[in-house]
Amino acid sequence: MTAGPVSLRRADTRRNHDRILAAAAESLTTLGEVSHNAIAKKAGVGVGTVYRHFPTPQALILAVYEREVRHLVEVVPLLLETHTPEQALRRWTTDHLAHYMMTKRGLARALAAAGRSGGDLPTNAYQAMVGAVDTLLQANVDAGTIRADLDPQTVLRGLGGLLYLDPADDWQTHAADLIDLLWRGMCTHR
Amino acid sequence: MTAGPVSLRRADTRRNHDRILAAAAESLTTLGEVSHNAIAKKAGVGVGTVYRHFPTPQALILAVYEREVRHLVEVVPLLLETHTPEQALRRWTTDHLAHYMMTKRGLARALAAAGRSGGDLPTNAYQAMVGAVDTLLQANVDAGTIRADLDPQTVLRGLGGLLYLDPADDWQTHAADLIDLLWRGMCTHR
Amino acid sequence: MTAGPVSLRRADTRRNHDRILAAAAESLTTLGEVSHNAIAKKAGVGVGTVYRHFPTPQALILAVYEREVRHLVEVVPLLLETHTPEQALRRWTTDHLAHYMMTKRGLARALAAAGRSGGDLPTNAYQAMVGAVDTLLQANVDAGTIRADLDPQTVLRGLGGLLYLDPADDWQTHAADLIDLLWRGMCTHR
Amino acid sequence: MTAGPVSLRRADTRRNHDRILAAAAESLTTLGEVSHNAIAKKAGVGVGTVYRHFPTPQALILAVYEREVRHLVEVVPLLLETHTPEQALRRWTTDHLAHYMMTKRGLARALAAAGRSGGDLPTNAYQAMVGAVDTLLQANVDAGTIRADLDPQTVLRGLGGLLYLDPADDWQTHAADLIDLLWRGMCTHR
DNA sequence: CATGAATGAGTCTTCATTCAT
DNA sequence: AATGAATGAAGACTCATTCAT
Repeated sequence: MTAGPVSLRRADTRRNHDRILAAAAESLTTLGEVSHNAIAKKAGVGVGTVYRHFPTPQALILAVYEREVRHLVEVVPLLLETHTPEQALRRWTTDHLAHYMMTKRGLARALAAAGRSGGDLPTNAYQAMVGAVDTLLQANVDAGTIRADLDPQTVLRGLGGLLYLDPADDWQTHAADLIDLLWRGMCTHR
Repeated sequence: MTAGPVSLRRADTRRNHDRILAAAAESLTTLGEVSHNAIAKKAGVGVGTVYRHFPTPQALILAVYEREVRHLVEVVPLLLETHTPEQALRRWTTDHLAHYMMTKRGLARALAAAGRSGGDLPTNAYQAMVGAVDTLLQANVDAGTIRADLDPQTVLRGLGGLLYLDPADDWQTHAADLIDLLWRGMCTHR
Repeated sequence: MTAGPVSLRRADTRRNHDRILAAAAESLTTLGEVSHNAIAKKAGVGVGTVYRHFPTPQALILAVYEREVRHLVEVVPLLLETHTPEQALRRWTTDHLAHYMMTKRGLARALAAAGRSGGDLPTNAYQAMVGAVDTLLQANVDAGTIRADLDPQTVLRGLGGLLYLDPADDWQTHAADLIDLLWRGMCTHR
Repeated sequence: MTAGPVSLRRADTRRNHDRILAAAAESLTTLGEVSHNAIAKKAGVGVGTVYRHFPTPQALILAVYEREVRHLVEVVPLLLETHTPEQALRRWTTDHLAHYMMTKRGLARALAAAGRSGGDLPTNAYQAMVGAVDTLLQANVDAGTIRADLDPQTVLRGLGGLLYLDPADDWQTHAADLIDLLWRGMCTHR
């Protein structure tokens, strides 16, 4: 009833929320699926708690994706501040897209359904991704490095190949090779 | 001990095999998963029969993929006979790859794991795909339409984006756009 | 995080455990086999609950046997306090061994494999039985009623015949007859 | 239609019968259970053939047991011709009963139910066993080696302990010890 | 708010039996 | 008489969800 205990409770609750989210993210990355039970065990909380925070599997998945996507979107301005437009685009794809999504089958599947009505990646998250790519493309267009008639969605689809990288392999090279192929395709010089 | 006119039986059995395979293919395409029970119902045979023909989910999946992949590989020579190398490559991707794989999440997931040791698309099936792409690339290299230093695996990864097309959308255009982007990247002219 | 009054839950859980055990014991006695499904129904709990408490058939069987064996072992001292050594041995076999094991095919089978490495009656349970017999024999040796060179395992094997009694028959007599035959064999007088 | 082929057919059929029986015997010995399917594979014939020869599991089990029991009964006169009554009894139990039944859980279970109405060892087979024991006992009574008031059923039950021997162990000694204990119990001298 | 035991519908898998050839 | 593929009911097991504490 007093303020103290309540805020502590709040803090506790918040901490649970984060722990669950972290566990879910890992689960989605590793197994490509989320089970309230599994998440609960991994996060060290009761199943009921997971249900309270995220009533449905959907809610769990979305929360994870939103976090991932937010990161990808937020990093764009930083990259553009500290790199040339071309480098910004390359690093975003190799360091962030590839790094965060590579093994994430779960996200892959969600991305696959993106834009679709019943898609499980919410439209706005997908739009956010498209927006991020658009920003990077625009910067390059302004710098004259690539042509101006590129659709960010098309580019994003091309980057989808990153999801097929094998984490066991030396994916760094493979990612770079793929980006390179796409970059050449985007180059303005005829 | 008596052999009896087994050939008729054989024919029946064979027909069952095919029906099951067809059902499994559709199931894999639609739902991205195979359940012996569901397949049995769809194929109009008993569960036991499905288990007899394909003891494990793996066996079922592999059988389906091999069929799909075989088609993709076999069509390449035909395309090269009747089209220019460039058209052959474009049509192969838009008409066959996109058409057969687009909505096939199951294959997508398998392709994702390809090349990996524990991947569920058998290495030789993956190799067959790479081989098909290689043949198409080679024909183009010989025709002088694209660079000679392209790794078919990289190109195949780039085509992976086809799997993100939305069947509800006008994917034809989207596919063509993606191929176009890649084609520009492959073009020999610097 | 809050612990809450868990003790009540515990009591409930404990009760379930016991109910399941009882049902399993009866099932093992009656049918000589345990099915999680059948046990669940008999115990009035969900299947999942049975699986939670005893993940495997093995676990179920062992739990039952341990209970039975414990009883047989614990009753020995009581019998020796209130009866002559000879009567104690006779009653143990007729009243307890015969009564508890007679129809228990499951235990019979387990006993058959006893001492064997892969036996399903755990070695220590078997040892406990041997120990019980040994105690009874020792008391009689001390009383001079039987010879001193008897191996309790041999005697236990002889008592194995109790398992062949037919509950429908007047097994009381048959049991007594068998014990009598064995007792004569154990008697010290030449 | 001609005599020749028919007799060949007959011979074939007979051979199948024997093969199935042999397979069933081994299966019963090893696993303690008979499955028409398993027997068919082991015997190298079709399932249908096994069903033709032995329509029910019962029929299969009985056929096996009858063979085993017949052997045990038939060997008695031979033993009595070539050994003293005491030796005949000892050898019958150690060499034949123990040897043929020891590991045979299937038979053990059947024997356990013997005499009972629903027992799976047919009454006459059980009676045959009792008869065999009776013959051996009678010979010994006549020779004055054992008491005259022994019930062969009681003795047979005592021998049931043979079924608990561990084939991995040195059961020879254990069997001899058990027989010895029983023999002492049967001895006439008080 | 948190807990985690309980639930039982749903799914997977086996295997005894049939029957067309 | 022999064959063995087909069948599908029966049984084993999982796991998403609830709810009493």
